[in-house]
Amino acid sequence: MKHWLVKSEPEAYSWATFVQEDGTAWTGVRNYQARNNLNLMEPGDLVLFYHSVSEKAVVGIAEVAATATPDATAEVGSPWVAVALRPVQPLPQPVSLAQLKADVRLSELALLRQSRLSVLPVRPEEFDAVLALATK
DNA sequence: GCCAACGTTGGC
DNA sequence: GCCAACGTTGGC
Repeated sequence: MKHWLVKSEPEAYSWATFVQEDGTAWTGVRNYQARNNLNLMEPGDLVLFYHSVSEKAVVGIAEVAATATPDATAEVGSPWVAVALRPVQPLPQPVSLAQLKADVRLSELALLRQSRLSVLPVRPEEFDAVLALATK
């Protein structure tokens, strides 16, 4: 099983909406590196849900419900894909960007190294470290 | 509001 | 193929 992190501006699509809808197709990704990551996702992979811009915190855990399929919001024949995500559980406490940056276990976190990428891989030990911060 | 990082576009 | 111009993202 692999681990990932996806970003969303809460004003555009929030964790609360995601839970309310009991999951969604993760559409709208228009970056090749992010798309490549989407293509690597498999059902059961766990995904950290990060609120960018206004909140800057990991707020929940999602899981991949279905592998990548053509993004219905993109032109037919385009290279863009979407995966189905569904909520697993909110974090007991959000983990802020500042907390992530302050933790030595997360010094290699892709989110911190490539802040603009919206779909990022997370190492298992990094995933665990984030969960530990969420329950501290 | 500003700016750094970075991707894309288009002229040459 | 290079690079300047430009647009977008996201942190501060």
